[in-house]
Amino acid sequence: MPCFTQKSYQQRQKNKILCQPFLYFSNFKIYVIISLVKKLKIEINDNEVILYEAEYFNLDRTFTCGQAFRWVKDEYGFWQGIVKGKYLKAYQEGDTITLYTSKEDFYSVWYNYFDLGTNYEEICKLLSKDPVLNTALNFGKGIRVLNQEPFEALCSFIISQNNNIPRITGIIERLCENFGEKTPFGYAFPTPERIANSNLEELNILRSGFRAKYLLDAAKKVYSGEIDLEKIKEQDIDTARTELVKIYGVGKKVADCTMLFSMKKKEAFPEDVWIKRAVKVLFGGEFPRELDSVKGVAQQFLFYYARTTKLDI
DNA sequence: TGCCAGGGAGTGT
DNA sequence: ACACTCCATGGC
Repeated sequence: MPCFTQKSYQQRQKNKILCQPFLYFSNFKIYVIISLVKKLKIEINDNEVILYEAEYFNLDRTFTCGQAFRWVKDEYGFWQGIVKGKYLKAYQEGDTITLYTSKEDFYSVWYNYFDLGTNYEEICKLLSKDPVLNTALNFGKGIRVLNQEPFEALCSFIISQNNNIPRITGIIERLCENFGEKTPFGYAFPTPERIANSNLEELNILRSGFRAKYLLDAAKKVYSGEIDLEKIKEQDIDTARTELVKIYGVGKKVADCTMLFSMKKKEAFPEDVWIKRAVKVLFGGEFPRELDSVKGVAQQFLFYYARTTKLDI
């Protein structure tokens, strides 16, 4: 049985705050609409943050739907991972998620990482107007599109090309163990500098095949500043894509994955074999245009649905 | 054994 | 624009 820190009910109530992520929109209409939907309740304690009524946040699906490769679940059901050198342990029971983290790290790292400022109920309600998407949304309910570190996402999806998920995970694990900084809880993802200062021979240990030269070029271009991921993050999607594909081995698919999973670009729509199949089989070849602004979110639900069911229902 | 896996580069039409 | 091959490696 997982052992939670015991806190009194009164203390929990005292610390409880309501999260109002859309309050900064001055537009009255938007605020009213958002106010009608259920808000995520966030409780801040000394060494843990608890999310209540997290109906649109499922840890298992979010971590296993194919967007991130480094989270592991231990035998007690605790998810563990390292982002920006910060370690997190997380546990979910029903609609309640406990993040074992300080308040400072929660707001500086995890709030953005888990995309808690975005209202998924709104997005999902919009997407579910399409009957096909509605099926995929129910199937993968609770998936959130993470905001990972851009360099990690870039490398992860370079490694992903023409590859399968178990092997992608293995290569990334070896990348971290051999080139990442050791922390008391595991290895951090390597810096661009560390990889840029390696060579193809040293990268052999990854057993990443033809992708090693792509990784090396990505690291060198990021380390030298020729590719500025933070700047690209602020650019519009077409400008950003044009920059990213300058990296050897990065095409539209990898560029769009990088933008969707680490740059908050929810209009990015990575088309892999599964999505191509899904769009062909389920939509007759074209994805609904009116959903363009959040089609990246739809993409992740579709990917999870298609890959899990093999589309043979 | 042969085929496939969250693609992309290189070449040719 | 589109078709085709090759690229490393491992699981089935």
